[in-house]
Amino acid sequence: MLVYEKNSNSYEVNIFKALGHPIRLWIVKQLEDEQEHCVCEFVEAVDVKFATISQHLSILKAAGIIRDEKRGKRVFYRLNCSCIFTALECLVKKD
Amino acid sequence: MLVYEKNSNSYEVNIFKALGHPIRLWIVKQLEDEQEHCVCEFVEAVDVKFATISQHLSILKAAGIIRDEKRGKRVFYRLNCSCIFTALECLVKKD
DNA sequence: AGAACATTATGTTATATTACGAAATGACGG
DNA sequence: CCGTCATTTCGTAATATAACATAATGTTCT
Repeated sequence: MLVYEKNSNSYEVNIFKALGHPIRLWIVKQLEDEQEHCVCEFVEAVDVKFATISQHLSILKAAGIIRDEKRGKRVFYRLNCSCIFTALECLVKKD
Repeated sequence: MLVYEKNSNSYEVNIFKALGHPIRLWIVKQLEDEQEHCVCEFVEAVDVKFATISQHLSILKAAGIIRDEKRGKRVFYRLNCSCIFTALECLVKKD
C-alpha cells in the first residue's frame, strides 16, 4: 500500500527543478565540458540580461549543482558533480 | 567561446521538468520499487483529486519517463527506465 | 442498450517562475 | 577615497504551472 509523505523529497525535487530550464541545463553542460566559466561568459553567449543569468546561477547553486569562487572582480562557477548526465543519456536513448 | 542555441535541449529539459515536482518524483519512486501501479492507487495515497494525479501522470508520460497499459477498466503505469536515480544519489551525496 | 466505474480532457482560478530595470555590493586601479 | 567593472539583490509585470470542478470517454456488468 502506497503512502505519500509531503515534503519528504524536496531536496531532490530542487535538483530536478533547477535542471528543468533550458538556460540552466545549458549552463551545466558547458561546465561539464570545460571545468569553469565566469558569469560574463554565459551572459555573452545567451541573449538575456546579466541579472537573469545571475539568477539562474543562484538557483543552480542553491540546488547544490554548482559552486562559485570569486577571483578579483570576477565570479567563476564550476560543477559539483557531472554524474547526472550519465543517467540522462540513458533516459534519452530509451524512446 | 560559448554558444547557446535556443530550444536545442528541450527534450532533456522536459525530463527534468517532469521530475521537478514532489508528487511526480514520488510516483516515479514508487514505480521504481514495485514495477507497476494503477492510477487509483496513487490517488488513494496522495491527498489530491483524481484529475490532478491523472494530469501528473500524463506529464511524466509525455516526457517519456513512464508508460501506460490499459487492462479492463484500469490503467497501469510503469517506468521506462530507472537509471536516473543512480545519478540522483550521486548528486545528493555530494554536499 | 443502459448504469456504474476508472480515467482523461477541458476550462478556470490560484500560485509559482521568469525576465527585466534599477539599486546595492564589493573588488580593483588611479 | 572615488569611479569603474562584475555581479547580486530587489521589486514588478508577464508568463507558465498547479489544482480543481465538471464534462467527456471508454470498459465492464446486467
